[in-house]
Amino acid sequence: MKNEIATPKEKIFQTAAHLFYQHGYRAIGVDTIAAESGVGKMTLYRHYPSKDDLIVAYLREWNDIFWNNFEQLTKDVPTPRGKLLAVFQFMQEYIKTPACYGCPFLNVATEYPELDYPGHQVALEHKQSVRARFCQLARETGAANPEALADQLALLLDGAYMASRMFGAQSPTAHLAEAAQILIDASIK
Amino acid sequence: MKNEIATPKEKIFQTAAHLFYQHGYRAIGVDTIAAESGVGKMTLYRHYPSKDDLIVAYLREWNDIFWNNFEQLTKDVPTPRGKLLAVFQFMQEYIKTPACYGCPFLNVATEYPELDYPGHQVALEHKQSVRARFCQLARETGAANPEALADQLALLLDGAYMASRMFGAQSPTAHLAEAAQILIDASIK
DNA sequence: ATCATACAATACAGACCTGTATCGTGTCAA
DNA sequence: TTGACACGATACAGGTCTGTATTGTATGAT
Repeated sequence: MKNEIATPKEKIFQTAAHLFYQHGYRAIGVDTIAAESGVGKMTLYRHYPSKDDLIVAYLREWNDIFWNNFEQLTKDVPTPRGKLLAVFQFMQEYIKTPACYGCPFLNVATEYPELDYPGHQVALEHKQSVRARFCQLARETGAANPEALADQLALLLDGAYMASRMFGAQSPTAHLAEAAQILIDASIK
Repeated sequence: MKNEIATPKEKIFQTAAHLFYQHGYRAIGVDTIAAESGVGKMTLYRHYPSKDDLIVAYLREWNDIFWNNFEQLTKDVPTPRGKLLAVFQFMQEYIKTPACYGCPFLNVATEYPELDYPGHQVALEHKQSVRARFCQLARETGAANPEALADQLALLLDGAYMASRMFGAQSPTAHLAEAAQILIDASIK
């Protein structure tokens, strides 16, 4: 660790991350981010040449956190089936958390539907990598059609994220992990 | 039918519906809607006192279309299980259509996350009514836990909508109906 | 014929947006 | 001590947003 106090860049990033996630990308302006993080506007533009760069940086960081969390959750589970279930059990808990505001990648794809928007591109890569990881685990589990199972699990995951955005903390996702288990076991046959 | 030509109000509505659905609510301004539909701006504000009113009107209209379509799809299917499957089979096809830009209700909830925003309220009511209808059909099918099945099917549905918004026409939802069938049959037991 | 009304077009007010320019201050290294 | 530099604060440019005001025209009812 280099320092105990947060650098301006770190303060900008943390503030932006929080505001983007909670309120959306279009609803939050750079003035708000600068003011809320207590730094000058020019300092923000020195570290991030444009708002889109800041959005992309946030999405890349969330992607890293996602995969760190994913490996952390699954590394002590012996079977691939158990790994998949562990992910969905975690998600079922996380969705209920007041800190959950849906999925940053689904959110950015909704707010910027053009496929070539930089943030949308990062989101696409993320979702494709999730599908690939699901597919790998499905294959290891012995699924008859690993791609089909991976797609189905991805549908469940994204549906759960959106339930959180739609309903808030009272989202009806108490049976998410159960649904994942049913689909997995039906695929093994 | 009163008239063959579209009234200004109808032109405004159709244009707004198309633009909101494709590009998002925040991305489209009232100037664009007025210009694109070939009416004056004041005419728009005479029929819809604010942009939010226009958004709400659009969402209510889509809700009506959704339920008309729902009943149309299911009215000739004898069993409740068949009705549920018919809905998901239709959705699987619709998602692939270039005319699909996700779910207007999920989109508005993402762009306006505050639960008390008027458009978000309409979206909440819609999603709750979908869940209620799924639950009714699940009960008629003889599901052990109708609420659980309804929630799981709703997760699939919303996940499929978001796959469309994320991936466009190449969304990986070829196994949506199959997933619904597996969850339904597992629930009947 | 007259008068109310719906309409298109346009200008405008006030707010907000992204991104730049400017100025003064503090810090750290040579 | 001096000079480079990161920083905060603030003003600004140019654009876009929602919503209102204004003006002229056309239509349709009385």
